[in-house]
Amino acid sequence: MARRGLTRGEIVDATWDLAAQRGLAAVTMRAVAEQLGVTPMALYRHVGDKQGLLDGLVERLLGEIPVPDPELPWRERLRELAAGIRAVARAHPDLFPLLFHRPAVTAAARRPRDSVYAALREAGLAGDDVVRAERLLSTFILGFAASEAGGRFAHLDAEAEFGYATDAIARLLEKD
Amino acid sequence: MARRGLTRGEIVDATWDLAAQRGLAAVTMRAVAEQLGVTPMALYRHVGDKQGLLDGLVERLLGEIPVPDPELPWRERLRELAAGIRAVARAHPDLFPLLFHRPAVTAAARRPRDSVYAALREAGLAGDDVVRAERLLSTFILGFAASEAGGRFAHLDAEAEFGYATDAIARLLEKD
DNA sequence: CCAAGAAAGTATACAGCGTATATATACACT
DNA sequence: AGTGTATATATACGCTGTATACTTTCTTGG
Repeated sequence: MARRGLTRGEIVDATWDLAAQRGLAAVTMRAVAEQLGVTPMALYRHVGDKQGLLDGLVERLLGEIPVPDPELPWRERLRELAAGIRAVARAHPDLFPLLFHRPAVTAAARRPRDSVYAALREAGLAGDDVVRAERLLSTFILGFAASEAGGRFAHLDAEAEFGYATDAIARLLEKD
Repeated sequence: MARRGLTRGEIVDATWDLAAQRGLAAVTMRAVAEQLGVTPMALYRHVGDKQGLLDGLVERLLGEIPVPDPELPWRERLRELAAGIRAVARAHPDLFPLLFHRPAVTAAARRPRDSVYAALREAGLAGDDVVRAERLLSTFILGFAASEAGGRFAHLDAEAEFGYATDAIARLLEKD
């Protein structure tokens, strides 16, 4: 039984479902293949290897981040973006740290990043400052979300913590 | 051949060396055991399981962070601490993300944290603000170091990036 | 002083992993 | 209709963490 139209997208979909339901540890070539009714080795043609499978997961993860309505005021947009990222991290706590292992320059990473760029320009930043501020923001929010999802904050009130931090950082943007 | 004085510390030492030389992927129960001239199963009595071994690595990682001289001005102390954390991340890029997976309340995590507390109090903060600011700082620096070590920044000039970010955050501390 | 029990390390084994290699099958095209 | 090529399969290998059962050594109470 060959030639059944297996695609990379289909494979990543199955992987995503598996990870969402049984966790990252349950994501094995064999398990993904079984979910698709296919031999493990069939996946290799489409995703290269296991790392390629995980790359697909990272794309999906970035795709899950909701891009806020451009009509909203920039401050509100940044807040929604940050909240969206945290929500993604909490929904997929074991997948989330994968974001640290891939460069932030893939196509999938562009959508949310461009949204931040636009917001920062409206906030009055220009040139390199936009790029740098975005990196500062994204690095902080990634660290925060990873800490929260990974359990580094233990039983802390992450919500209050987050409010404190974002208020502090927001003050920064007003100065420049 | 029983009873040869194997200790948890000795095991974690060997694990640390192995990870430093051949990477986290090379850290297997078998490899660690071999390095100690011991059967793999001998480790289990002392470290519980593989996760216990990794916990030992996290302790060592935190222990590697140099605590700056208390005589220095607070600003300089924070800068040295941050630089130390980045250096640890770069020296052990694959171990570093493990920090996100353990609560920041272990004994090993206390040394650097207390150092930040002291610096922040000298900077004029008090009460809850000290705790919150520390968390903001440590979250950012962890995210930054993990991004740098994990390759999320790709080929960026991390040094310049870091300078920009720390200057911005330092401005925050002056206001409060 | 020595037997008994606890403690530490060993031996063996198992299920599951990623994936290299070789093979069979079904389609597209001349 | 036949042939080449893309696609999925079959099989197998070395590796992983660790459960279980065993042996050896040290400690300790009569």
